Amino acid sequence: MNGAAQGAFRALADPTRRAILMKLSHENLSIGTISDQFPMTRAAVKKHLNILEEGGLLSVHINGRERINCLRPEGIKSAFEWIQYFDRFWDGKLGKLQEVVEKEEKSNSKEKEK
Amino acid sequence: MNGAAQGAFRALADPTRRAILMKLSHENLSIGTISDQFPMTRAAVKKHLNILEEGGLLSVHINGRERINCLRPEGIKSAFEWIQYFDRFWDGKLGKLQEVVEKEEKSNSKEKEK
DNA sequence: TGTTTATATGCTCAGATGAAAATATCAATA
DNA sequence: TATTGATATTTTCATCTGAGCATATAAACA
Repeated sequence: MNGAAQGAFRALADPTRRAILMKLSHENLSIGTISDQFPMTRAAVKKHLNILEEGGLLSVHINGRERINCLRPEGIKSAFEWIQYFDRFWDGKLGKLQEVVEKEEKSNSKEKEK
Repeated sequence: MNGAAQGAFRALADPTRRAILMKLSHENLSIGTISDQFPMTRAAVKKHLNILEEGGLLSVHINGRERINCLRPEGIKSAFEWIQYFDRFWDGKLGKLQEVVEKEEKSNSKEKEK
């Protein structure tokens, strides 16, 4: 669970790759169509697609001489689930973080616990 | 909105940094305490902390000669929200992706629609 | 039919460039 | 002195390009 997320997070770190994922969320595209929309060579785009594929974020469907790149939502979900762990800090469910912080800071000079 | 996510995604790409965030979700820690738990030097941990701070994922609260590193959930949320766009593909809300893919592949040799 | 020839599409490799990760060492601060 | 920050340096990794090669389709010719 944790290991699978690494490939996804690595893939998501690059803005070009995130833009590719956005495009693929609208329609499945060949590498030629994709590379036309980015200011870089096909080879560079291909490397991004490889990293996305290694991360499990897209799959390739071969059709004749065309290779159609398709979004693989499950791969993105693995990163989503990792981040989701922190949603306890957003909705006020466990929003005492700030208090704890400030309490620590002020009481730290008084006493040292544990 | 999109620009802010870059710093967060960059920070989340490294497993050490994600582990640090996990530790900070339990308690606020100084760099000394953190670096004791990782097989690298304090300087290396410090750089990770800097990147986390640049990405807005943690904040530093100075307390005497100690600097307490605190989780900043809002920073993580920016990445979360970007990924959340794709949740339409998980819950079956718009889960026709697979169909479209396969239909494309097979009907591509027959006809070209839109 | 069958076989070239051309074109479109895409992959892979070697290499240049720059960024990131980690270390060792020195400086700053309470 | 103890804790932390900052800098210079090395090593590793990421990104991108250019050139060359491979394959599928389509057209041209026997």
